[in-house]
Amino acid sequence: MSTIKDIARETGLSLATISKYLNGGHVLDQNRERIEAAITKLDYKVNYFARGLKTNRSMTVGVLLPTISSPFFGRVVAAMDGRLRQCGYHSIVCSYDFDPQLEQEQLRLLVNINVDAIVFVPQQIDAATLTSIVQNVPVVLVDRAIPDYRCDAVVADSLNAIYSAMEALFRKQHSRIGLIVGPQDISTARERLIGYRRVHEDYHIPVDEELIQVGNYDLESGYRLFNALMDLEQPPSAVCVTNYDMTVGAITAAHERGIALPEQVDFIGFDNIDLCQVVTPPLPFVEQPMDEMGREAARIVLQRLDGGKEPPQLLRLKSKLSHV
Amino acid sequence: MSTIKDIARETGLSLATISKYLNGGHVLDQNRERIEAAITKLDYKVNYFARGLKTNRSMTVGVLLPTISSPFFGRVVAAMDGRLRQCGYHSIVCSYDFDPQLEQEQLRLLVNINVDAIVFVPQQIDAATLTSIVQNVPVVLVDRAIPDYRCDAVVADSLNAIYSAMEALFRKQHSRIGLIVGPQDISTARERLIGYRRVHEDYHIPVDEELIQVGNYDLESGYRLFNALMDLEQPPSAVCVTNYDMTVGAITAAHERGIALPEQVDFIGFDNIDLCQVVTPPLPFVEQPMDEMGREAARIVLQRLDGGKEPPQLLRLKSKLSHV
DNA sequence: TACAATAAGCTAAACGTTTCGTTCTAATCT
DNA sequence: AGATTAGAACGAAACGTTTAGCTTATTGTA
Repeated sequence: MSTIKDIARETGLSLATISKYLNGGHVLDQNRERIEAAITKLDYKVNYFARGLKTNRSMTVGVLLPTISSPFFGRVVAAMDGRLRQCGYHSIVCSYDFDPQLEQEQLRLLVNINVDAIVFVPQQIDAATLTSIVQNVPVVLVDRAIPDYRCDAVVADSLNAIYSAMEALFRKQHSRIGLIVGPQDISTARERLIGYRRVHEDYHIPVDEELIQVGNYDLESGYRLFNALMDLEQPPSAVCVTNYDMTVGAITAAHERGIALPEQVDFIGFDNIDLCQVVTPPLPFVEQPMDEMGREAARIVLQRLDGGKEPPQLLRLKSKLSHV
Repeated sequence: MSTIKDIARETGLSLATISKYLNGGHVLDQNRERIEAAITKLDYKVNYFARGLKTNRSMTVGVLLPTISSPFFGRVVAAMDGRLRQCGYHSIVCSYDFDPQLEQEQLRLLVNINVDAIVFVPQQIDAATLTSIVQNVPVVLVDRAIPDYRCDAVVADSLNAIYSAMEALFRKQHSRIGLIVGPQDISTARERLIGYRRVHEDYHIPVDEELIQVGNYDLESGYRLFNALMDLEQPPSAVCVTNYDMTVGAITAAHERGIALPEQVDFIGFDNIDLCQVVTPPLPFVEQPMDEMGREAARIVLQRLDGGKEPPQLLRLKSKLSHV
């Protein structure tokens, strides 16, 4: 591997000049050409470690997800990465596969490899542990908040999303609406349930607790809980499902029982654009603003990396209901 | 941030001794205690850049995927990461979102940040470009090979997987079997089609080209192509789908048409364990050895990182048919 | 013409580790 | 007791950059 010294020798210039060139500084045209020639000739690449050692920057943003196999997070990360890339940053992703132990370990890893900032979808970690691990690395939470932890966060407004979805169903004269919701230790899943209760209150419609089914956000629970709803003595006339995988499970269950969606049982899915659009007729679904979440996360990261000292902001982005 | 020098000062020992301790060397018990005390007191962390600069190692393996939202790759990566972690390595993931431009860029990124090895699921890149980018960083291909590129690779034996699946259907007296296969620029998708043709040859059953439907590996194409098959003048009596998302699409399409799987149309899915197991009755599916692929990829990576100079190995792992 | 201001390049120190070769200490052997 | 040796710690150089401070050359201005 050739170094900056080799380039200096080859061109007859000093280290400082080469370095200046590499970092976008101005050098004489004639020297610039010589440097560029030498770089290609010697196949020079700047040494990431040496540069990082001097500058204390890696130009890298670490992303930590509960799982790497989620279309939802995948889309958010893609949007974020695109934006960061424009500004010379790169993102690298880790996941903890829903393991609370690994959640902390991976966070430590990211800090250890000196990412300049962390974008994090938390699950179990508490405020104190997180603080002690990340020290002064900027953290932006995505999709979920952590109780009692003040920091930048970009989430979708789950409460209002469910609220509007339910309103749409109320307007169609449904009053028994099943809800398949996520684990209640996840902030946004809690909010979705709150939205469900609140809209009932506001419309003076009593909540039947049987209609609230709490799942694990996976396909199987969507399937199982849809069936559970239909097996009630008084099944709901409409069902609302609150994430991607559970939507697949619920639709499958409905199909299998020969229930026509939305004619026989009205239906609102979540996030699963592909499936909801592909079925006939297309089903309405709540679409969280994945791209916007990614872009906003990137914006906040860049702002922090730029030394921004504003107080932490909690960004609550609007979801939209595809159609009704 | 405190450095090794601060620890030296605090303990009265030399830099060399602290470094020795940090790297697992033997120091007097009494000194060990002093060092450990100082480390916690000063909250010392070794500087990743400085260490990397000296050692030329990052203890990090880069993973590059076509997309970050795939349950299949997610599982492979999880298995791999687990194994690498045991040996002190960590994996970081990037994706190129099916963009050939980004595929190269991300590869360069991984090389630039000095990952010790790269695990790569390629799509468009050609042998020459890849070689020129990765130089002497060990590369292990996963799930797919690259034409004319000799290097370590771990793939599932797609040809035989389809072969056995088809055999099972032949044995049940099906002779018109629809195939929904992936893009033919992906090596393993090609192999799946070859397997389909070969088993027909071997069983002396003519191939009706209409029954071969080429999709994009996404949900929509599974849905659309299943419908296309059913809309044929002579629809197949069985259908075989060859990846996760297309399996969802195909099952949905069948359900919608009121086709009972597998009674009315026999069916074999692919990879989608969740969905195929959840439907009633459970559907057979080809299960690629995701965990094994991950573990084997890790094993080869570790072997290379250990200086192994064996010729490149192409590992072809057996898939299994869940049941028939 | 003299002098300030600007531009370009240079020298050298620093970033925080690891490691080679050496010295010191104490234990073991004859 | 003296020679040998192993173990532990040490000193100093090196890894490949960036950058502050300085020198020199060039341009513009009074």
